[in-house]
Amino acid sequence: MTKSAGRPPLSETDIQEFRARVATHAMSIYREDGFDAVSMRRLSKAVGCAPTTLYAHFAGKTEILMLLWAEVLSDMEGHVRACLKGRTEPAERLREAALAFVTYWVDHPEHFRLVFMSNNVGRSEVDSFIESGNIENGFEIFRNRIRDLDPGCEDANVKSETLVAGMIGLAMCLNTISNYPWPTLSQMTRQLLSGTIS
Amino acid sequence: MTKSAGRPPLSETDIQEFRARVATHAMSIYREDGFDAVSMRRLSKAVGCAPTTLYAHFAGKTEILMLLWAEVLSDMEGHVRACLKGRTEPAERLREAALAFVTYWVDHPEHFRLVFMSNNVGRSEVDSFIESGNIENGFEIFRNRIRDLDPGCEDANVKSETLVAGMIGLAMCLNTISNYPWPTLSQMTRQLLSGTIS
DNA sequence: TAATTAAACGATACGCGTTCCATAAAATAC
DNA sequence: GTATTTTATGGAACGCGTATCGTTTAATTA
Repeated sequence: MTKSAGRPPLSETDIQEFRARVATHAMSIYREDGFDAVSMRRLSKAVGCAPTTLYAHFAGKTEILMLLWAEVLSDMEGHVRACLKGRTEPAERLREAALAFVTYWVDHPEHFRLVFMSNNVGRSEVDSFIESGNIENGFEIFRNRIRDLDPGCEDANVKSETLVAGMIGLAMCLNTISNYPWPTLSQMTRQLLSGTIS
Repeated sequence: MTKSAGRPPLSETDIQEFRARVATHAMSIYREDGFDAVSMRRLSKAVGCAPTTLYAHFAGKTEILMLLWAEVLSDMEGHVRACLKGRTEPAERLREAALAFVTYWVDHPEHFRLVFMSNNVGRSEVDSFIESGNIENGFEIFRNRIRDLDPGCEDANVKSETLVAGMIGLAMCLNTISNYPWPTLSQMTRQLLSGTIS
């Protein structure tokens, strides 16, 4: 590891700092003018660099949008947890959590689109996000509710993962096929849970 | 309604014909070079008109992509129906249909993306697609399986719509978060059905 | 044939995501 | 102090979806 000639690479701190600055500006543009407004050109202007420079620090736009996922997901998680406050009956807690989850995405279609419909999500990017633990956490809320309900449950994993995927499907359908005469949100959530809550 | 001077509007036949020609070329480009290759410029070149002319016949690219939905959906339906051949036991038929549905979308991620992740789908476009009956048909396959299983079922609607939405969610998750250690496809499908098949 | 109306077109423009290549900057080596 | 090397940055360009013009072509009636 001898020091070689040439301009030294950015320090880890500098890189972190830059990425953080990009994240901040991306979020503020998103909040201010919505999903479509977050463009590489506008973002670079806000950050104070050339559009191409962003590509030296991120694989592409998707990787930048992923910086916003964490924000949205923690907002959603807060919403779900708030709905659990004061409730103690396990079945009711699971039902309310599920309802809150779906309701959140239906009430915030822009957020849904940001997280679940960002096109061109490359495998590697999602992988890194998985490894960061964010997704694991999302499942855990529901896995824990299921375990509360049935402490000896053997297939809590299958149940929670299927539940979450199913709820995402509900939100997706309600968002994208919004004029179809769907049953009510609570009817569908209840039905989705009927295999878990006996 | 008196006939006025001037060139008459295109006949309904001509319009239909043009739209069909666009659909044909769009599908062939899609088959040949994939989703991203279907661009307005390239498509117009294939059709033999100016790019702007397409906008005289379609609200935008999304409305053109929707022409492809029908093709993909009927392909999917064929796949599901093929899996039902020779099976008579109602519960098994429902389970196999569901498994075939999810399997189709997992095996054809490009098709999934085309149908479920085309961005910027305007309400009106989707509405017209709904009215064309395509979506209704999609649900009916499963509604009928559920009715076969339980002829007196009161909430077959809730069950089938929730099932379809849930399966779409499964496919979506498996497609976009492909490196997460999901349970097997058949485990999740079975779990999703556990509220319907007692 | 002239007038009228609708359809198609070409040109042009905007902002988009992304890529390529040249240039600027910052360090070591001589 | 200059040359060399390595890295960071940015300008120009490509094709994209889409919108806005005026202009041309076609089909009809007066």
